[in-house]
Amino acid sequence: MDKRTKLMLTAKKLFSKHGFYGTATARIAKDAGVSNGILFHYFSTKDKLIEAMYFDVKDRIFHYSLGQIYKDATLKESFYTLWLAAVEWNLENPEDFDFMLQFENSPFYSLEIEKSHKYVQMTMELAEQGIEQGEFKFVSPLILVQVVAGLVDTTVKFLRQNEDLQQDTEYKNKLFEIVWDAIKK
Amino acid sequence: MDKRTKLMLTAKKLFSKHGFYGTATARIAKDAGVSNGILFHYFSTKDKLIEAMYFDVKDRIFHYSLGQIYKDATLKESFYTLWLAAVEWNLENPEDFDFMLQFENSPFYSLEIEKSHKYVQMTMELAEQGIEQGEFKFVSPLILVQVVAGLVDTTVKFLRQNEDLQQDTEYKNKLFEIVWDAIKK
DNA sequence: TAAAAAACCGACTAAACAGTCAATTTGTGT
DNA sequence: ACACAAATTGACTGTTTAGTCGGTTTTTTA
Repeated sequence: MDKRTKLMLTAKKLFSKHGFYGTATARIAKDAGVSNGILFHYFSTKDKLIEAMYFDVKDRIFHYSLGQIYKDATLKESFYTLWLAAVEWNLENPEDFDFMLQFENSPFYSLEIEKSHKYVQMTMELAEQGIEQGEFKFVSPLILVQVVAGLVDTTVKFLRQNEDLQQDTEYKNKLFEIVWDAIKK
Repeated sequence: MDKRTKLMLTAKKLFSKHGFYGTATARIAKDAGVSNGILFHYFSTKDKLIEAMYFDVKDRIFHYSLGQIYKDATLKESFYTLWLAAVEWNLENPEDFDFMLQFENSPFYSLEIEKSHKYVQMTMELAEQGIEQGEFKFVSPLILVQVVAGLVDTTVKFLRQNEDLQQDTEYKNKLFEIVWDAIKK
């Protein structure tokens, strides 16, 4: 594995456990088994490393989710697929999840960054569709997207505390009803 | 104002803008106009200061919300009142809101801390009531509480980006429908 | 195969950091 | 007026920090 990737993997592990500033760059390099200098060769500052990691995670979850949806799905099916994909991906990648939670609730984060990503753009389009078709509540499409994203986080946090429910498809369907009822007219 | 309070107010301002570790204790003391040593007289460590601030905010929002609810309210009215109180309080106290977001999504935070507070205990009881009466979805009361709390955050973030909607009672009622539909059976 | 470029090392630095402490002021009860 | 406790100061310390840099190895290219 190339050292850039190794650094990001190690950083993710440490950031999710000790927070951004609780994790020293020297510690990241040491745990990754590379030299101190190479970190700053690939990421000019610590903040740049954090930002790069954010876009990396967003990319990976986006491609995973994209692979799950299928043509000719109804709006509800699409949202179900996307919601479930996000929940399961986050459950399987707890360090990415914790990292993202910290990042998205830190002063680093802004609406500009959020909107810049394809993931949000795609779900925004879906939301607009649903509103036009009269299937969704007549509110800003942005808040519908943010509601779903927020409920993904809530669901993941909850399922992490209740491991026995993670395989319970029926219960997860119930949890999706929360999401669907929230946005549907 | 006593210096302990002044320290917490200044810390809140700095934490919300620069994050926990992006804010030096010396800077807090300096901006508060007190000596460095007095910070550690009142709060033995930086982490203790952060924790004290968390409980302080939770207390204040709890007492504010408590003052808003009234006897003989239906379950829906109670939830509406609590939701609106939380949304408006957070809009009026943006620094508290940003601080809490950071804290609750940091490695400091745990379910134990969350459950320890009266605010969560009270809403848990309301949720249990709603489930027993068959008015809420038949899921864990904890996730209903977490759903509502999560949607408060989502709503506040959204309304901060759309200041013109903050006074629009009709729009806010629409936003509450999202919350209510999410939890009601 | 030589030369240029990119990856890589680790010792180093200057600044920043959380927390300490001996000394001083302020407040309180008698 | 006195004594005692609590509040307050700010200089100080040892450690940790992000980031640099001169030099070395590896890879690419022509």
